[in-house]
Amino acid sequence: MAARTNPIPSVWARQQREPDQPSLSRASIVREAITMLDADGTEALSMRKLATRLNAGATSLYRHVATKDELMELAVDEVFGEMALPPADSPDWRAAATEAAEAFRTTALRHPWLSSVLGQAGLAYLGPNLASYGERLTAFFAAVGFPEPVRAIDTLISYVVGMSTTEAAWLTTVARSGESEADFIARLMPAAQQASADYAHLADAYAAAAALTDPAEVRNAKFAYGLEVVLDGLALRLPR
Amino acid sequence: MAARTNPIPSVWARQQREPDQPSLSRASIVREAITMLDADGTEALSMRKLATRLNAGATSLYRHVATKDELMELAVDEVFGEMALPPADSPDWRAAATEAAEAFRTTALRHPWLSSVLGQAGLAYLGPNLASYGERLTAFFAAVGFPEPVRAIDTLISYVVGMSTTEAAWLTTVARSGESEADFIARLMPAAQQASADYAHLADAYAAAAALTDPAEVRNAKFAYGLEVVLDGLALRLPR
DNA sequence: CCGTCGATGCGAACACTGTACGCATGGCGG
DNA sequence: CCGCCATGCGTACAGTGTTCGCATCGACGG
Repeated sequence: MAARTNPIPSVWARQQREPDQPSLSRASIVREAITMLDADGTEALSMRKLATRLNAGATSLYRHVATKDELMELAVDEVFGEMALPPADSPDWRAAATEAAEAFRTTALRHPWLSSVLGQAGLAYLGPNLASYGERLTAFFAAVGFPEPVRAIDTLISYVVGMSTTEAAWLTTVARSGESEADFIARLMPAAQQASADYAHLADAYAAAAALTDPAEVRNAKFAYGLEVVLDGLALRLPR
Repeated sequence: MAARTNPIPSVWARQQREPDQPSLSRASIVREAITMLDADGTEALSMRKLATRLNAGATSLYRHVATKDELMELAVDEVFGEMALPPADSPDWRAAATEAAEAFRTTALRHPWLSSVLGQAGLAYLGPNLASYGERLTAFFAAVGFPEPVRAIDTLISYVVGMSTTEAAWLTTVARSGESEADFIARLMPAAQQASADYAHLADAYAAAAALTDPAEVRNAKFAYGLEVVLDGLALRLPR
């Protein structure tokens, strides 16, 4: 197709309406912000860097987004759109609830900045995805037969948020070190054992942890254990 | 005592070794940082403002603290020193655990920045207070008879952290509005109800929430409910 | 008593941040 | 064809964390 390499100014050379990005839009901004956040964390996202990624001037973003905080809220809501939820009429409610909890966890770990943003902004202003998420979750717990579905949800979500938050923070620290999780643990071990030298139970716990091999598996098991605990407690609230 | 108001340069005027602050020290820096954080939140704390509060130059702080992140870690550990824990030989383990959970919650709400910092930094490097806290907690759960005390702790703490995080974030948003919690809710209600217009269960939930009067009491009850759930689940893991 | 040394404080500077303002531009409705 | 309005953006400002090199000062050894 290309016969010449020299750019000859002509009507043909001037590409007609083929912008590098389909211009700027709130959706594209949020999308790119999320990929940047996923890659390098909260503090690596600046309006200027985001803008250059979008082939735009720094302040152009403010035509579509009022403020950086608002952008964060939009990103959070966007991520809530990713979280799968079981249908309200699932036959096995425990399996379904487990699925929902695990889906939350995996998205929270895929976007490790989520937890810290939640801790700062909270969920006061609910965007469309968050609203839909809450609705479906409530419908599910109500259908299961919980007399106080909202209470049950708050309990379960609190557990999942708490566990995912610490886990995400941990994984972030690991990622910043540039090492693999196992290597990082190995390097951390001496310090931890020395710090817990005077504490019998802690030392035991660290010794036991040192024996384990696959850290990811350990985290999975920890999450599963707590989840079972919470579900057991909830099951007692089911009528009959 | 004061006979003259004019400052006459003399040996007597020159106060001998009476510094406005007992010079600068890591402890005093951390302490002042915490009060600033408590008062105005994470983003209101800057090294310069902190320094002026201590009658010091901005960069003097770096003689005692390597970096702002390290300062944050120190602040977190300091706060963990505030959290009360029941003795390991408490007769009623549920009452004791409830006490511990509530102590955590109240400190987390007294320092609303704690949760968001935990979400960013995690608890990788454990300071002395955190280590002691972990030790005593483990000792307690082991004494109660849990076969896997660390697992039990992780579950309970995850729930408490999750609930406190959302609660702290909410209270922060309320505080930023300058209104009372009840007023803020009242002003938020129309938006929330409109946002949940298409969602039957959510609308119900908001309607029910609107009927309640004392928001703090509602939060207390919510926390207590989930805590009972978790403790019920844990009780099933106790032998016999 | 003097000299030196280490610890401590700090002013200036750098690279960045979020954001307000005002001007250019260009496509569209009248 | 005119005018308008939405969109983009260059500049600027106040502030941030942190580095560097210099000043100061108390303690201590000779």
